[in-house]
Amino acid sequence: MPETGTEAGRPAAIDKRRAILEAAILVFARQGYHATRVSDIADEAGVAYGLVYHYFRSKEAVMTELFTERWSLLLAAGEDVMAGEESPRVKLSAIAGFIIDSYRHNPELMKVIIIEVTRAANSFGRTHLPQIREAYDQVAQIVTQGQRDGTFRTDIDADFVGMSFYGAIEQLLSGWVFELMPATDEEFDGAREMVVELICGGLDRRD
Amino acid sequence: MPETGTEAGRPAAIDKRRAILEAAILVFARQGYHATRVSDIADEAGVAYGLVYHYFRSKEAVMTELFTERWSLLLAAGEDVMAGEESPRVKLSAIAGFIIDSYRHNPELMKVIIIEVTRAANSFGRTHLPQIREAYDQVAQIVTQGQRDGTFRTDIDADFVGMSFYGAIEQLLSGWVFELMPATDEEFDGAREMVVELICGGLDRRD
Amino acid sequence: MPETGTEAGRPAAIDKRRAILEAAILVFARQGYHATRVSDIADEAGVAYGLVYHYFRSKEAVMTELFTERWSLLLAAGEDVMAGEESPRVKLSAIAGFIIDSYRHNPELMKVIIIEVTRAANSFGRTHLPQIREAYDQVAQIVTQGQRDGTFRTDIDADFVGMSFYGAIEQLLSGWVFELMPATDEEFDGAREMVVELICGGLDRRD
Amino acid sequence: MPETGTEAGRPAAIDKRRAILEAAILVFARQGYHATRVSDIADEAGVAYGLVYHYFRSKEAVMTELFTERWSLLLAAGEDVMAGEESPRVKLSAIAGFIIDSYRHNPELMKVIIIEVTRAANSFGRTHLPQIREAYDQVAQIVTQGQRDGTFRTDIDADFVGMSFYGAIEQLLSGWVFELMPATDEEFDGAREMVVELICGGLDRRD
DNA sequence: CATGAATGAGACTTCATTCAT
DNA sequence: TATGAATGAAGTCTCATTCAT
Repeated sequence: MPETGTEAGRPAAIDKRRAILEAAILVFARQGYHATRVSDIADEAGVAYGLVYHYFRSKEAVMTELFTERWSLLLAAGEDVMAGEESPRVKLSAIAGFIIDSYRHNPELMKVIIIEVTRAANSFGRTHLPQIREAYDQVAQIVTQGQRDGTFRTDIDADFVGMSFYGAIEQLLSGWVFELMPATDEEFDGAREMVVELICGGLDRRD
Repeated sequence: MPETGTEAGRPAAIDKRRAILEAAILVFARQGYHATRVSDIADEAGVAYGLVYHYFRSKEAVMTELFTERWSLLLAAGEDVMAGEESPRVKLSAIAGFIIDSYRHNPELMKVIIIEVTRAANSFGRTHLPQIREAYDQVAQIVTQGQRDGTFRTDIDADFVGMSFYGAIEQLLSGWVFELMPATDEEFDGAREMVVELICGGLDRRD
Repeated sequence: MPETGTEAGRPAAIDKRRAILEAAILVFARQGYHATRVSDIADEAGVAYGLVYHYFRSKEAVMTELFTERWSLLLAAGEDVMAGEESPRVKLSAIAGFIIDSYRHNPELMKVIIIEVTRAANSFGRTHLPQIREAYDQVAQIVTQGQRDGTFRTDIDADFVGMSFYGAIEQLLSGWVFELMPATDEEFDGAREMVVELICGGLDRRD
Repeated sequence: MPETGTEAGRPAAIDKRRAILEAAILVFARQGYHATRVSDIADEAGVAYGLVYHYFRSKEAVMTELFTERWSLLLAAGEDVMAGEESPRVKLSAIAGFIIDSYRHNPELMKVIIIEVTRAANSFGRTHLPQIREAYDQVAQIVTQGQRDGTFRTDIDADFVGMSFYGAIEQLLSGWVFELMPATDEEFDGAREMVVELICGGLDRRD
């Protein structure tokens, strides 16, 4: 996966930068941001200490890069979903699915993003609040659309739903991360269903 | 030299200990746990540096005390609710109400507990996970009860609902804390309604 | 000399602070400011590393304290001289004498002040320029006075003389410091004479 | 890719080396030696980082080159002056004039030499002390000559005059550098006069 | 109980220098 | 000659905790 970068003239330098980012994912996921020293990242990446600072202004910049890179994918996916023709419920399902798939494919990275950024409201969460809110807003807009076309009830605030939707999903990922819940493929699929079913259908039985 | 505080039999010592805890709430809320130094707490409390260590083993112990004290109230309230005869929906509403009221009455303390403990899954959240889960479980049990008595649908996992319920509420408090949403009395009341309405009723329109 | 500070209730703390300053004089004089590490100061003072930061904000603050403490004495002495009734020449002699005596009594400290501050125009010299100029101005004022009362010629700028006067003396101290010239008692006395004789009398022979 | 600079037989290499030196003058003058990084020099010169090390052993070597190049001119000029037939006073005036003209024509370079070398007695000043003293000695020798031929009084040490002479001039340049005094053409000319007038004529009025 | 001086490990960041290409 | 990625030693400052009084 990490391209060696020697064929086609891609300089090795790119690889080292990438290696540092990949290493950072692992150690941040393992120890948490605060508990990881820059030397841990360098060691994990197999590069010299100073090289981290050659590519990144600071330890925080490494984290920011990790978050921004991934979060922009998530926002882009959200944009795609919003632009589609599906029903609001399917759209919400797609968004939940994208996040869950992100976790499925790179659990360490998503762990870092959720635990160290999204839910760390006093450190990175504060810094990246605008980007984070953007994701909530996408959900809120989908809800608003559903309210307009008569699919959804209008007595529940769309912004509130956006936050709750993400609150539920973050909690879900946290559960997997800390092994409160099994993280199997069936679980992943079932979880997406349940998120949407709960938010849209509600708990109340309908007969 | 300082006020002896001995009337009514409450020795000054107790007051100092309490003063330290109250001060800790303020500075933790203001700066976050990591960014507050022990001296900040002492300064805020108006006591000598070393006195913090007279009453508490460590900075972490101060936080733990704060969390445990409050969280046990919350769990106790949950127990009371569970033991009652009301419908599951009313029970959920009571729990949401208790948390929101806690925030209303002492927003700094709740900020600390939610932001620095409950959602800080890599530090205090990890340490206090069992207690935190207990709260989720209370909700899950109420849901299970509702499923048994036919009020709630059975195709949504009760544990999942417990987590989502708290995920939504934590998100709500975060919104107030970071002023993404207004924190007025009407807002507080409306919020409790909405949490329950969303979780129980769901978004889908029913005609 | 360093009072033990146990009798008469002087707290030991003062001693430690003083010990750090005295140690700083020695190591700054020995190695120069840039080459001394904070740990060198602590070691020389026989105190723990962190204590330096307990009493001083930074390494720079230690130097600033050293300079300010001494320089204010020098300025005060200058004020005294200026307020006197002696002839301008005697006043200049008194100022030169005070500086030279300062060196005689504490050569390390004066070395630090002259070499690391006064002549380090790009670092401390810049920071303390106002105070340094104040000393130049005292000389200039004495010269101005001499010009007014007819003792001194008026075609040489008084400010220029102030700078040159200090330029000569700094050079003198540098010579002693770096052992370009012997630093004996006779030398000290002779030097004061010569500074004044050169500045006032000039090189030209008068018959 | 960059200009090859080969017309007139001057290879590009020489130009790059020169460019580095010129760039070093600018950044040393701007930031001071300690505060300039090698990369600053390379950036200012528009060359690659490593090229500095291709031409110079170290950052210090760049400074040394700058100093030596210029100082040897100054010493050579001094030799010329000493070999002449003019009166000692005219000779001193010529030396002062040469230094002041050096500043007039390349203030940045002279700033670096005076501030970072000549007056930096603990770093470069120490290293280049022999060369610096040579300049002092030239003045001392002129004074000695004047004492022998009866022009100058003999009760003032010639070495002392050499140091004072340079002390005054360095102070003068520092004043211009740090804008304590105006640096205009009239000022430059007047300054030369005053230096000589003060050193030779002295302050005392002669009627 | 109360004070605050004293300790020292720890981590980030800088940057001169080297080296492979 | 030219490039800039790579190296790693070094040093400042922070701050939780201890301790003597």
